[in-house]
Amino acid sequence: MPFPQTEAPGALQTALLTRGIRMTKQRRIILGIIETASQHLDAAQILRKAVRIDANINRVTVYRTLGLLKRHGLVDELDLLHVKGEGHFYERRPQRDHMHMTCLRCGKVQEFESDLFDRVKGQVERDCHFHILVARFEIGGYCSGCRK
Amino acid sequence: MPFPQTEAPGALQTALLTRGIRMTKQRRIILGIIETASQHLDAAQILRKAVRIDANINRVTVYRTLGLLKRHGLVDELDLLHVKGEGHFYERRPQRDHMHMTCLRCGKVQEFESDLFDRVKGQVERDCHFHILVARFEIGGYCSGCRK
DNA sequence: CCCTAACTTGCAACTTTGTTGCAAGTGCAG
DNA sequence: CTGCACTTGCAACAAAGTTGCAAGTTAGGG
Repeated sequence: MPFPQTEAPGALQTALLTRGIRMTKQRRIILGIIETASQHLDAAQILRKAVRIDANINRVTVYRTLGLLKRHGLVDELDLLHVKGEGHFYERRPQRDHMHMTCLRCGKVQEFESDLFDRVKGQVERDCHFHILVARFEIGGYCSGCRK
Repeated sequence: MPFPQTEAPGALQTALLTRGIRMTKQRRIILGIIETASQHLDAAQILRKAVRIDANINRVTVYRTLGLLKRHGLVDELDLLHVKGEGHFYERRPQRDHMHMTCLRCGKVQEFESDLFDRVKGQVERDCHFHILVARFEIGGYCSGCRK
């Protein structure tokens, strides 16, 4: 489950408006769904939730809005090691990067922040002269419940 | 580019035979391509190379062989942050995990091993009681050449 | 408050990537 | 050499995402 977001609700909407991007009924609905999600959603799940709010929202609009958010660095795209299929999952870009651990048996996704993780990124920037814009650390294995 | 493999050529084939898996002409060709690749290949690239060796090799066989190798933990599947499209890239599972840094401008992929990376995994295993089977660390940004 | 240009949407058709059922072919243990 | 389980190729399918275009909507300037 994503970490609780500390910013005010509507932060994604605000971020887009600040960038001079036009706000529409459809976008407001999709942004709201992403902001209030209690778990990582894929495009199909976002569409299903959106349709319950406004039956006319189209699949294409969901993809286009996700593309917009990605281009602006406002969401991260995960694949969670394809444990649940070929699609992608989305989460608001967090203040601080974290890892995702997906259980290969039960499918549960845990998140984990770590200073060591931040330090690896620092090392890559320094030692490889690489300017990091996105860092995705995805782990698969057995969670504490399934491991026994 | 993948790290040079220190094992003898044919190691993938040997690994499958040891597991009692039947060897076919098609599998030998596909394994050879993966073993001698100088960069990460996706399914379509593997198929193209395979067809040059034996014109009858089928797309489906490539996917099934990749699935077999994945199930046996002999290759890792990467998406390199989808900088080059929606597909997946494959590499022989290395002795030691490494990160992949994909340049968002020129598309070049660098690899990097790090003690800190190994230590993060140790931390996850201990602190989260999570038994790691796969760890994928993918970074996107600008490489030293494109950064200036 | 209204006009208008620029942007956004929905639709349908399409592309790409990967999967499946099945008949025919093949590897390999005995 | 033989048999049978395993593998292949084919064709059809499925899932995920993209594109062109006509119609609809947003928001800034007058």
